[in-house]
Amino acid sequence: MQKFDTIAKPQRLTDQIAQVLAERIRDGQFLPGERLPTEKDMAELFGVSRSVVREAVSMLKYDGLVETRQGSGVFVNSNPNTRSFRIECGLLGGNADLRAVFELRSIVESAAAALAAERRAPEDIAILRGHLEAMATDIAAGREGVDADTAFHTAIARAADNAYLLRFAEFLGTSLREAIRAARSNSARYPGTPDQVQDEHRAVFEAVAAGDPKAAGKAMRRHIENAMRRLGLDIEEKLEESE
Amino acid sequence: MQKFDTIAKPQRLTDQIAQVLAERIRDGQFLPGERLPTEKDMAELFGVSRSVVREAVSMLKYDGLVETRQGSGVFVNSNPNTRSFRIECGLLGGNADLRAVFELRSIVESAAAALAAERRAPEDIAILRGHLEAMATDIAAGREGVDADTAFHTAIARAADNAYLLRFAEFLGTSLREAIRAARSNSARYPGTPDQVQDEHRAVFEAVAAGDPKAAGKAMRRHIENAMRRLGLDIEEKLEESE
DNA sequence: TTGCTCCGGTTATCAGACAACCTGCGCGCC
DNA sequence: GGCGCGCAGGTTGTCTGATAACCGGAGCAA
Repeated sequence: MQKFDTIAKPQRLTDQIAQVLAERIRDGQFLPGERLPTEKDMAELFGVSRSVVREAVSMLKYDGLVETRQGSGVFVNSNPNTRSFRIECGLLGGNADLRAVFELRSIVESAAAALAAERRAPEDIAILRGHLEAMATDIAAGREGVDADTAFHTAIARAADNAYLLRFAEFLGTSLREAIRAARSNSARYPGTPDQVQDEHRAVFEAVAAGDPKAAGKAMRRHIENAMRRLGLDIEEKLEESE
Repeated sequence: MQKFDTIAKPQRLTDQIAQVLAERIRDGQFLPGERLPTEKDMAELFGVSRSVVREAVSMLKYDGLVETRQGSGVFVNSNPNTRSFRIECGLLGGNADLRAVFELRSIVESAAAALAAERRAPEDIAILRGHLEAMATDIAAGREGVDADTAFHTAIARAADNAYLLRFAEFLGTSLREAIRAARSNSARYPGTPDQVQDEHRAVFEAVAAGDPKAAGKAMRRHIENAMRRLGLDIEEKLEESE
């Protein structure tokens, strides 16, 4: 519904420097265990004050990418995946990346649907039915219903009764949504048939309501694979390896 | 093999404040969209300088927990799961939490094993065999072989040929390892039978080598469920709800 | 109503200082 | 030579104060 895309705001110095450092570390310009230049040096190199460098380093430290030792320096952490799992939504450039994340989402959400079929409480079924109806209303009114779609997926994950599974499914969902929005900023919003989405949701719902884990998992997997197809991500573009 | 546990170093002021703020936000003491006190006020409240508060806020900002608007203030982000997924390994207190994370790991790694059975390259099989043998050597020498164990799981995820799936599996693995080490700092290191672990690994390997996705997924699921059992996490402690 | 300016408050950035800490070097002692 | 000790320089951690950029609302005029 929004006519204007959110305008890109000028990034703060801190964020820019954090991004540059993170890139250089992931690119291997700074090897694990290696020491970065001193804060003073980096401040001079980047042409900013030490405060800015320190804040940038703080971010990377919180992320587990680097480690600071007072009196000694800033060191690249040896295993860069310890404290947080992150998907650089800006760097989700190629369709290959998007496809990989979609695959992960398919794994997680189909498992969530299967667990939901086993564990759903009575009120979960009512909630799911409510989201289905909300989506139907949206479609009938000509709206896109992406909020209702999101709510349905969240409710499924919630019914699986695993807080971490829920949080991760939501994380993947929002990451993908943003990446897609960034990639094709205006074009191709759910090209095709919202009715089909609704049908797929209903299949998931009925399997969950019936308490059939296998069917629920399969229905969710099919739904997400179809979503990929609708976004044109099903084509194997092995050609682009020449890049 | 190490005789001494790593001693807890006195946390930096920045980290303490970031932790306190994150807790209060997750606990709902600061609601989404709400504005935190000004940096100056927080500095006075915590009895530290503004630099420290700013660095703490930077961390939370990088994590997507808050958002800063120049001239306006620091605001709690409405959906706190956007930029990164993290597991507070310190807060993995109850066994219920550990069980939930293990369940997520079981989902992800069994899917990884299934995909590995489909996609493994010839060299993957050789690599996996190498890790199996390394683990056998470790066991024969009386060592624990947790490194070999980790390497085997990583190699499986790598054979699945999905970079994000690999990174997430590794993330869960290290998080769980650390949480378990923190919980039972010395006791109960793999109580029981390393031979059984080896057998389970071999079952996974053979299914992957044979190209049987279903069997591979099942073997991995069984392996991780057994790992939970070995750690005493299989018991349903529904009693502790009275807390 | 609309647009404009002004002003207090807040974050962003800068500069400089001191404290806490680490590392390596040299010196004395055995 | 080998070993322990202390010192000096360098680095991160924290504090202080100042200035720039920016936001929000009050007040005012057309």
